Amino acid sequence: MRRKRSTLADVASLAGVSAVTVSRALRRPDMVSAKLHDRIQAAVRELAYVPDVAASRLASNRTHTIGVIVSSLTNGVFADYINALHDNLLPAGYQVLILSTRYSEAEEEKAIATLLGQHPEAIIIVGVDQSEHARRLLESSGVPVVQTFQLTDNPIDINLGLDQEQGAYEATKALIDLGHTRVGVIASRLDARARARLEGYSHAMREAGLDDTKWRATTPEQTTVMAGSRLLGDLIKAGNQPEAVFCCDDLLALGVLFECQRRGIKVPNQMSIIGYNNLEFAASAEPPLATVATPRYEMGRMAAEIVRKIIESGERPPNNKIDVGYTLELRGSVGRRRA
Amino acid sequence: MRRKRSTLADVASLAGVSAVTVSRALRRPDMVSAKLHDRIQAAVRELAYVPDVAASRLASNRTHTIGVIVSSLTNGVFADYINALHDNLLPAGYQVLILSTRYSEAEEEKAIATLLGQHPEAIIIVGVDQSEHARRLLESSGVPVVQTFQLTDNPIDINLGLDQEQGAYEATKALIDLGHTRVGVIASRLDARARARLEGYSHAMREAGLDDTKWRATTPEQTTVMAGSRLLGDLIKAGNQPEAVFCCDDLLALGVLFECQRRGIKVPNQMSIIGYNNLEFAASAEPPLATVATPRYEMGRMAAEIVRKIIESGERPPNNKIDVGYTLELRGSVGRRRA
DNA sequence: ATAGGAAATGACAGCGCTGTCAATTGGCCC
DNA sequence: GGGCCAATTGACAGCGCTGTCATTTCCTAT
Repeated sequence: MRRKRSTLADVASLAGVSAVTVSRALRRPDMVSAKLHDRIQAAVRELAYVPDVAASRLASNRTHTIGVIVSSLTNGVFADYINALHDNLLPAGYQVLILSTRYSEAEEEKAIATLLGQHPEAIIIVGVDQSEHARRLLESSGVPVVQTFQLTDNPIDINLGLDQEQGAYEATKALIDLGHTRVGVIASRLDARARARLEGYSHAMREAGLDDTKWRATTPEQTTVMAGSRLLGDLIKAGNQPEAVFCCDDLLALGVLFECQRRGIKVPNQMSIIGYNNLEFAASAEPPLATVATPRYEMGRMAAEIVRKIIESGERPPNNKIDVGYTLELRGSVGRRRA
Repeated sequence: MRRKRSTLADVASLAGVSAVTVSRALRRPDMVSAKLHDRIQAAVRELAYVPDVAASRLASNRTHTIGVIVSSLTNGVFADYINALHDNLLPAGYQVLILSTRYSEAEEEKAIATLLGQHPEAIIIVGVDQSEHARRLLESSGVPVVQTFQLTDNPIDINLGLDQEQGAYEATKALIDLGHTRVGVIASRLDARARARLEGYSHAMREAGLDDTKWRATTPEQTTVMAGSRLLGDLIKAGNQPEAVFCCDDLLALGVLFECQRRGIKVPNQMSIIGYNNLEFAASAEPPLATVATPRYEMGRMAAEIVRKIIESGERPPNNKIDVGYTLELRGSVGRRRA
């Protein structure tokens, strides 16, 4: 059981061939006779041989690894995105190495350094606000980098995202256009995306001549349903009960919905709610939660396609800043203002 | 920008020392004079040097990597667990390499092979029902393996989990004890854990002399809120409207809650709902969702501790089968039968 | 039957780093 | 001021694999 792992040489001697031949049989079966191939496969199975990627990487200078850095593995927002990356990279023979920054700049720098030590052939990273040091690491790595989820005029390499602020602006404006003036905002975590959305809210409010500071409840804590409930409570306790709320995430919106039910506030008659991201549950809620749908799966698919093209043919997208857009989904949780 | 990555030797020549010294300065700063250390650090920063783990692994035969295999990265069930692993392994200097099987046996075998190629120092894997081939790979790797989430009498190495069937049994029995006889069950995905829970339901029903097949709605599709809503619809459409439902996951329970609201079925007066896992939103729902709370963070923490002990001191837990238990949380979504 | 060439296989070096042991330096005591 | 030991630094080999080129084998066409 605790026997030493077998190596190429072990397989080779069991199959009665040279190590190079085994290596070829495994990587390019067409270069080896069928008979030998079978014999080698048998030896591989018998020894439960698994190639050592470290040695392979060192000899070939290829890792077949794509590094992915996300802000959180807990947050459902990144689930579709990661799935898309898996769906489009694994079948093409790439390994996907996922690291989480847990919304910390320090952890992000560490994650990038860790990743670079693995010699990924490309890096796909959430966000555009990396620290100076992180940027330098990425730039000097010489590896293609795709920054996602947000847009920036100053990408490290390639940028694929959406205008988070604009999405929030439109959501808030939709509430205002429905006649609401006491429009609140709820945000948590306060990472770059959340801050951009707060900006969008403020923009829409000020544009309509409304106070953008009066109905605001935020917390640096992580985004949870409970936080949504509590933040609505905070707003109401402060004597500023809104008639509509823009939530910077669907989880918060769900928390707000439950809190309204608890307090007997009718949605949407007495309270309109709109969230962000179009997480799976939003459409299934009762009433269905309005939201700003972000094309996360599509963004992951495109990122995968871009890095594959660059790696496999050196072909770069014509434009290094790609806007994947968003869709405002107005559902049952929002309604026109009642007298 | 596309310049070649720098190596130890580059750093060494810039700092005017030998490569070995640089290696030591980075790994064991105490073995190098302070002055040199500073000079080397400066060179490292200047060149944006990042050590090559492949070369390091080859030379030292250590990877500082713990392999983690989960069934899904989308499912919130694994989020706390992964967080616990991160919290307890990253600070100790380990890298955590997470792979997802996406509930597929074939992908699980591939993930295990991929992982072994990385020479992890231990493997933590969800579930106890690996295929024969997968078991062989794991056993012959000679690496400590911790199987989690479920219990088995025949572990590969170490087993840390809970009796999924028993949890479901107790949940169902709680509903029966509240006077309900038309007790339904809703399950999705139908992976090993879901099947164990269905078993637990059947056990409780049969024990009470009730039909365990009449109020059953399942789907092989993935676990979503929408699936919960639809499955409740299926039950009712079949003319078997239950008065209580045990859901094999909280997401399904949430879907059932929303569907009840949509259909005007009062919870808990006309319908008791109990879920599984105690996901974050369960306690915040209105009414709060009863559930079988599984100690996922604690399970991750313990798994991390076990592998660290084995790696660092060779010390194995006294028992290779550890039951972490569960807690039945009866909340507002369940109530006694009304006339 | 044999030359000629394609297909299949092998030999060898080296990827970047670290374990091991050897060499050098510096500090301290008498 | 010389000798001794500890602290610091260096030289060298080799981890397991693959790129490259050399060699052998096997056909095919004459």
